Amino acid sequence: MMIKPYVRQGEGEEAVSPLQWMDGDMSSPDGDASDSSHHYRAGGVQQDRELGSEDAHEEDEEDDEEGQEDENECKRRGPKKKRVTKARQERFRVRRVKANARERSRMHGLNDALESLRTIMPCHSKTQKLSKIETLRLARNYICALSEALEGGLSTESRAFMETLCKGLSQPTSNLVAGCLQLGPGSGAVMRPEDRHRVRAAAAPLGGVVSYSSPGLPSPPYGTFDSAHLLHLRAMKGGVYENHSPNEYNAGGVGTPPYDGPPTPPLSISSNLVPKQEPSPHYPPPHHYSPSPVEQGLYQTQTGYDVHLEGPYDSYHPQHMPPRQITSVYRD
DNA sequence: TAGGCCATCTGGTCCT
DNA sequence: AGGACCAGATGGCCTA
Repeated sequence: MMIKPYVRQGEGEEAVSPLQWMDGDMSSPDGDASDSSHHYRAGGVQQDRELGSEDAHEEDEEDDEEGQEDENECKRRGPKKKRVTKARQERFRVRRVKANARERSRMHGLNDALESLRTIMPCHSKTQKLSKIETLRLARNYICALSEALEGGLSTESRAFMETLCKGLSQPTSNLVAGCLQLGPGSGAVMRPEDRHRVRAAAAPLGGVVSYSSPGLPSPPYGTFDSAHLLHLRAMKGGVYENHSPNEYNAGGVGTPPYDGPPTPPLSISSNLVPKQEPSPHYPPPHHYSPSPVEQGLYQTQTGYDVHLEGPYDSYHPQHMPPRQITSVYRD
């Protein structure tokens, strides 16, 4: 079964309401409409429920009795049930179809807005699309991190900046962020240039101190980096959480965030790295001998970032080798 | 194969 | 009455 392609409203096929199926011979729609037959099934169940109270009950008697009074019904107590005429059923069907189209359009608009949000994320990637929830979380973290950069002089190249960005994110997303920000001094791919410009411009009139020449990140223990743990320590010491509103983190006097998402697992830089098959333009292959990309320490993240790792590598026994350290990150 | 993510349909509620 | 918004339900796709 093929899933119905993402069809914009007005771009193609007309949505078919479950009612159209129900109105028919109860056979699932064929042709294009069968692509989402599960929806008809799902809708059909709900449609039974919907019509069950009055419409479906009276469906049998509606046609010939339209306009006539049922004596038995007159004697019934309670509000008089509306008769289900074909016209009424048709009105309902049309209303439902229109409502479905509106809802689709609304969700498409929501998705468009989400997509535009994705594009301004600090680690926007064409190859690894952030999920909706991760996009929202990262956006929230990004705003917090930039606010801290403006207010407190937090370096955008500092570990704290990355910790703030990674707060509450899933491991793949944390790896994505790490792949973009995991740099030492002089690496040059920490922050999007336009964002640097924005921060600088915003900080200038405020007298904000925005440092881009921080000592840089200490070489992380390659493979594991428990940002959640560090964040927690910072919070206990009055770290990054101080900038947040009291009711956000201190509700109930606990001092811990009400929701940090799932516990951030240890950040594994390596888990998101795959051997880079093609030589990076930044690393033209030597003419004589060309060691494998892995041997060269070249990896490509799923986000399109090229990572260079420093240290020896034994392709036959990689598990016995000491962890190599990320020395530079390039973007394709 | 389980779980995450997603698109879609649907009925309820609120508002104009 | 009709539209916007929301949450629940459902099933397909993808990946670890």
